[in-house]
Amino acid sequence: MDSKPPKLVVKRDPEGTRRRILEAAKSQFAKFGLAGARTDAISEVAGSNERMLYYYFGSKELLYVAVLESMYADYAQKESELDLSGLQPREAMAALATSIWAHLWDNPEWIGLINNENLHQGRYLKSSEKLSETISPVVEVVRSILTRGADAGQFRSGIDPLDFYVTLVGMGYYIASNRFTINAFTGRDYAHWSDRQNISEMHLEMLDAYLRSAT
Amino acid sequence: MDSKPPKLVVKRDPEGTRRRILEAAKSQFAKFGLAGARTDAISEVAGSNERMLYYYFGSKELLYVAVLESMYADYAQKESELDLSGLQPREAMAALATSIWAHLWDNPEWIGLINNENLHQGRYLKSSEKLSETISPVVEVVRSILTRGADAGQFRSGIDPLDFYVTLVGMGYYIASNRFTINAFTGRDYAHWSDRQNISEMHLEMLDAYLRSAT
Amino acid sequence: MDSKPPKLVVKRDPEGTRRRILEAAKSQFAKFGLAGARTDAISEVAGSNERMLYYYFGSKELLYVAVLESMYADYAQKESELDLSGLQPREAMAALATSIWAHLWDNPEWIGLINNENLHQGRYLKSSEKLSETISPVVEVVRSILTRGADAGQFRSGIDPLDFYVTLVGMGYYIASNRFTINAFTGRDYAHWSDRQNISEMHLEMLDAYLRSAT
Amino acid sequence: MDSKPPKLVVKRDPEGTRRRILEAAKSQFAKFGLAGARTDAISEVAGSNERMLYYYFGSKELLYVAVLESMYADYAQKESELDLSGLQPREAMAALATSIWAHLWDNPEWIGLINNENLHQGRYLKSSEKLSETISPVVEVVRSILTRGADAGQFRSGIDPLDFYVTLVGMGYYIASNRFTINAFTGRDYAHWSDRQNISEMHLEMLDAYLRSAT
DNA sequence: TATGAATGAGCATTCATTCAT
DNA sequence: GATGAATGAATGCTCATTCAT
Repeated sequence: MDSKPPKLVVKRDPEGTRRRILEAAKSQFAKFGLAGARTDAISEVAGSNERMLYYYFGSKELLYVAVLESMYADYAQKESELDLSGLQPREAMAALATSIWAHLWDNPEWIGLINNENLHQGRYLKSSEKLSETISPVVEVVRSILTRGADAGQFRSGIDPLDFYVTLVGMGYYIASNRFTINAFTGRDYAHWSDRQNISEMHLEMLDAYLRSAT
Repeated sequence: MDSKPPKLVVKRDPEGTRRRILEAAKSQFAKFGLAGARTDAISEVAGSNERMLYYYFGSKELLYVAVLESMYADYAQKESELDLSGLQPREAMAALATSIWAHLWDNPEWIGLINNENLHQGRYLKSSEKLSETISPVVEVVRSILTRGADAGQFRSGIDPLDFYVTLVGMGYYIASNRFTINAFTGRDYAHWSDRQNISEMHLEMLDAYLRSAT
Repeated sequence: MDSKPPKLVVKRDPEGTRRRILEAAKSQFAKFGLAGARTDAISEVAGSNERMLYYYFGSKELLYVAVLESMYADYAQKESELDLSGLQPREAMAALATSIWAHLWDNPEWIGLINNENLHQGRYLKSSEKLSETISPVVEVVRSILTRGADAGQFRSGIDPLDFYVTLVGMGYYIASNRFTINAFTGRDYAHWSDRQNISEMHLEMLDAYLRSAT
Repeated sequence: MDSKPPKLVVKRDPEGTRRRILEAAKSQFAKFGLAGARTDAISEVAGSNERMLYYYFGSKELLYVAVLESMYADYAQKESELDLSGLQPREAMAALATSIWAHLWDNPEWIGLINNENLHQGRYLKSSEKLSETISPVVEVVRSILTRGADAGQFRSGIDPLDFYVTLVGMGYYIASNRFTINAFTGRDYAHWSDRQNISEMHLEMLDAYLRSAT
């Protein structure tokens, strides 16, 4: 017999409380921005109270920075899980692009947070010691694919890996981030699967055409 | 006898006041977002007072919509001034792209406002009767160039003009909009002229390689 | 016929509103101190709302400084109204002391504010440009009486006017300021008229005995 | 076998913790008043945590009362240590005054607490059973000196010992308690040793002149 | 048209205090 | 006896907005 049955409602769950506040904040900041997000709304969504927000994070701004840090930690892990070693250069690049673009559509909060941070000119990103020292390892992956392709005579040589990576990301980012204004002004909605498929195919062909073009 | 001497300073400039409030609002909304911008700051920058903001625009949100409308009116005029008729298809497309990208860097407030509007999922854009009916005529310009190029055997055929236009815009938009986060995570700052030149050249070559590639 | 009868409730009264807030603040700060006084209580007592407190004074602390300034302005005026020119030195000094002591009992808020300011080590007094330059003219009055008395052979000479003034004020201040703790520990309540009369008489005799004593 | 190794650091010091909280509270209440002092600051200064404050004292207000009680217990002990039996009446009174005034300057927290309690009109002092029954024995000391002096023909007779004691204390209290406001308004700083010496000498002469004056 | 005065609702943050271990 | 976690009720202050002139 259990004299002490597990409580249905866990009242003490420090790590859980912290995490729930962080998740709620991620969602609210992504939706409303730093100024627009409300601390009471964050606490309520987290199922906690406002006081705990300050207990764990100190202030709204520090919570915002913690959200940015957590977001990038997630992204870094995702990147590290990607294995392109078994693929030929052309397929590898296509797989990388597809994976990144999928991540953007699967994590809509990501774009809200990034746009917000650009609105603030990256000042909170810079204020984080954790983040300001992060350098994305994925650029090295791109460099490696470009080198393999060039050595095999499939790609043109002399391509700057960072420029190429930024271009590749931007193709997917722009249509995800700006889908509402694009829709308002052109009538096209890239949230629709088929429209997104079409333009993504164009993007892949465009990247490939560039890689294979003569200098 | 002067029982009522004339006031020394009587400033009445209705159209000027309205315009100054609109300009100030554009700048503040771009910098701080809809929630973050303050009506008193807007009035002060405009050299007016809060009451006039309400007199002319009714509310903060309506002022925000007026800013969006004004922004697009400017853009539409800019587009209409562009004359590509004398150029060959390849040069025409390059000139169009270059012109659009330049506009983005010359009007940083533009990007702040667009990003903010995407944060709000385009709801204010939709609420404007003026804007929701606007269809950008530039897509027709793109279609025309594509047709001319295909007819001349220089471009592949079957390209969707809207997808191509969106891709072209996105290349410039992404590096302008996200320059702060890109800088934070990669160390590269596309606000620097030479870095921007390099990637823009890559973009032009990429668009061109795609246009000229076989289906 | 009056087509426009005066309104019973005056809604617009800038100077009145400001003054009522200041009066309410004086009372609340005297009773509860700077930390203990509540902005909402002040506004309510003033018959205004919290927003106006900030409109007119900027912050709770600045309001506190304004209260100190106003308090001393009142005191300075009171001092300037005192005319001792027609009295003999001994009577003049007695009249001055009596007048000051009466002021302390007639303005209980005065003592609360002064004690509070001493609790804060005078930092708000120093922060006021108006106050930090005030030098009480009453010391000159004391000096003049002392000189007259010494010249007439009635007073000892060489008395420092400021020390004497401080001593004189302190006699009345201490029993007014500390009447509660004195009462708690000795059972005597100097708020009672007769008890206050007795000790005040002792104080007058003491000052006089000193003035007339040999060096 | 050690299944439960002893904790390396086990700090259990009940009496020490209580005392450190009391000391920290004395300092904080003296500096900031009852409302201005913060429980977390008190705990931190005490090197303990907020919970223990409630464990030992029940509430912030009860802690405040405990501080008052402790303060007076210290004072009472100090008084009881004073031995004036070997001195002549005039010297005895001077020694008593000097001793009391020195205590005020040596214990600045004392004045902060007393002023604060007067701000609250002595309500917490009254709420303490320990304190409300205390009657300072020092008044009996004064009475005894006065009687001795009168019997010896050195002092005038009929002096109320309590009034005299209060006057004597007040002389030192006022310049210590109000040194900041006095400094702000007159420029004199009685924290300076020489200035304090001068006025204290005046005070001693004044008391003596009164004692020796004719009725 | 223009402006100082006024307001209520809401904001981030802090407080003393209590709970669970 | 001691401590980290949790909370509700403020608290000072700001916001967009409106009133009266």
